Amino acid sequence: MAEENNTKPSNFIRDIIEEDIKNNKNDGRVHTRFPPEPNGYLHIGHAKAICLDYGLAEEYGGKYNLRFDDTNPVKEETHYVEMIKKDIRWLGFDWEDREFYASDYFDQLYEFAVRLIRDGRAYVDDLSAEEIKEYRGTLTEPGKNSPWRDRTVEENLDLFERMKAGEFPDGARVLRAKIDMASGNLNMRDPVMYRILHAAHHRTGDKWCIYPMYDWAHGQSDSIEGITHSMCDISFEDHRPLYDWFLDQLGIHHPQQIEFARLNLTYTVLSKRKLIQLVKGERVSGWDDPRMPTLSGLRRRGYTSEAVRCFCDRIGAAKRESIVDVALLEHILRDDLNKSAPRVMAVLNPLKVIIDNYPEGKVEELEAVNNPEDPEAGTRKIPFTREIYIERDDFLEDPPKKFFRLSPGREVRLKHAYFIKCEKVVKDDRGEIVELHCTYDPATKSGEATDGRKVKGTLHWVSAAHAADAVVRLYDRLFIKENPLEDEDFMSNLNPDSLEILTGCKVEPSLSEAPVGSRFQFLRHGYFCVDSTDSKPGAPVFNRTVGLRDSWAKIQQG
RNA sequence: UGGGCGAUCGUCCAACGGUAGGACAUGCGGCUCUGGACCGUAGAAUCGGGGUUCGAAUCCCUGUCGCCCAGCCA
Repeated sequence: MAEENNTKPSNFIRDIIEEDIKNNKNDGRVHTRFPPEPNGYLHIGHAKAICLDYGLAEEYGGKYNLRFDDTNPVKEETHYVEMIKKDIRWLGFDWEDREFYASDYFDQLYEFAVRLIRDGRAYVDDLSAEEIKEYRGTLTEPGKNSPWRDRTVEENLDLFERMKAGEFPDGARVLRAKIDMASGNLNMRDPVMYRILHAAHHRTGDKWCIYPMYDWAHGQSDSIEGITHSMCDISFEDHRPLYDWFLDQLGIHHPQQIEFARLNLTYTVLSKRKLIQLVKGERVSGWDDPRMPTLSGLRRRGYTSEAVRCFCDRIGAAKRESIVDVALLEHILRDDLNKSAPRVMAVLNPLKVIIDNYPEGKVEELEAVNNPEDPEAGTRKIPFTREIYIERDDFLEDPPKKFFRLSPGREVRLKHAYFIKCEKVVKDDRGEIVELHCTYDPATKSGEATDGRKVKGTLHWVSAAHAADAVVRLYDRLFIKENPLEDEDFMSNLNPDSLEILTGCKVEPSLSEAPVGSRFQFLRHGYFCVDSTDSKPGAPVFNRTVGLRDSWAKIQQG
């Protein structure tokens, strides 16, 4: 698609991989993984991670795995794994048969833990959660050793076994790594490896009542799968010493963890915790609300996966925190849609126009180009009659300077049809314009005047008798501030006008049966797609994906 | 006197001791049967201070600013 010259910018991760290949590290293999927790939907920030994980593997002829990080049964659901898989497939990635779950490794992880206990590197702690917190110390003061830290290997083995057997209630004991309670890195102050959780797991059912913590599960899972480069976001940077420690203690294959900055986008929030608040608080219609930055939301909004991927390539990868201008995403989207979306005419806010000198009852089938950017797209016929609808905004009784559209006495072109001139304005009792009377020039058929005279404006229109009714939903940014998080209560920055629903819109007749998900450019408006859940044949619902660039709007503002 | 990370146009990313470059955004012009697309053009940056070097965004020292970490979440 759009990708200008398909030379992706270099980045520090690519540098590391190339260096590793050069040094024949891991026998020159590149094997990555994307490790989502099935506790929510994927958003465009995840797309960045996926494109990095999977894109880099593809680029260097390697493999990539999908691994669900399902170590916390109380938050995770099968529904989320299905949706996550759907979204990744939509992006166009195929993990083949390498679909794994951290829970696949629970037995192995348990074995590893026993090994660490035997080596005197892990112990069962009876301290309560609150006590562990107290013993941990603070950011500036060292922690204290737990009184249970020096239990014998035998006692630890026995207790750990009984933890697994379900002898103790939730929270009674944990297994901790024995590292250094005085470390400046809090992650190294004897981190918890296992906690007791008598909860059913979406895959392992009731088999386990102890569950591994992220730090304990993640690196070992990477190792088991033979991962070479394990990318994650920078918040895990100070977990890397622990990641390395576990692997070194065990003496098993040691992948390299590499951290990059997560994506931030202007006028939106990208954190599962915040997004779930929007969903649960019913500020949006669901995870796939077209205003959501989730992949399912973007898809329903009409985004193409190509545009999302191209965006991820274009923003690059670095370690510094940043906020990408959503205008870049929209630019890439338009660029893609401009080449592929068929043009059609849709009148969102109709104003009736009667062409007085056009024969009553006559119907002309005019030829219209489907996509000027794509000759292959061909042409179609559209009906023209005496009564048509134009956009209310395209008429002004008292036009300002630079207004090129219709006004009394002025002539404009009807796209693909004739020049018309406004002769009379009809108003109701309240002074509201109800209809316009115009005349047309038969010598301007298909939009060109034989005498060479020019018009400044070209309007879109639909034949009143033939038009189909449609509902059109105009979406705008979800938040009013570039950075909605700059205020304590980000919800207060929600854009009250993020959705405007228009009914009684008039569209070309063929659009009435347009298939769900199909995308169009509504001439002079923007790109729209048929909504996947609310649209019905004969009663179409269109979502505005993104508007056209609007220089007229800029002139008006300035 | 806890630990870690980061700082380049308004924004995002490059430049790996050798002319600071691209994209988005913005301004101006052109073209146009979409006030779209397209074409052209302009302005716009190396956090501060020292040092090394023929030469520093890059190496060294120092300062400043920003972010992350005290879940039995990931």
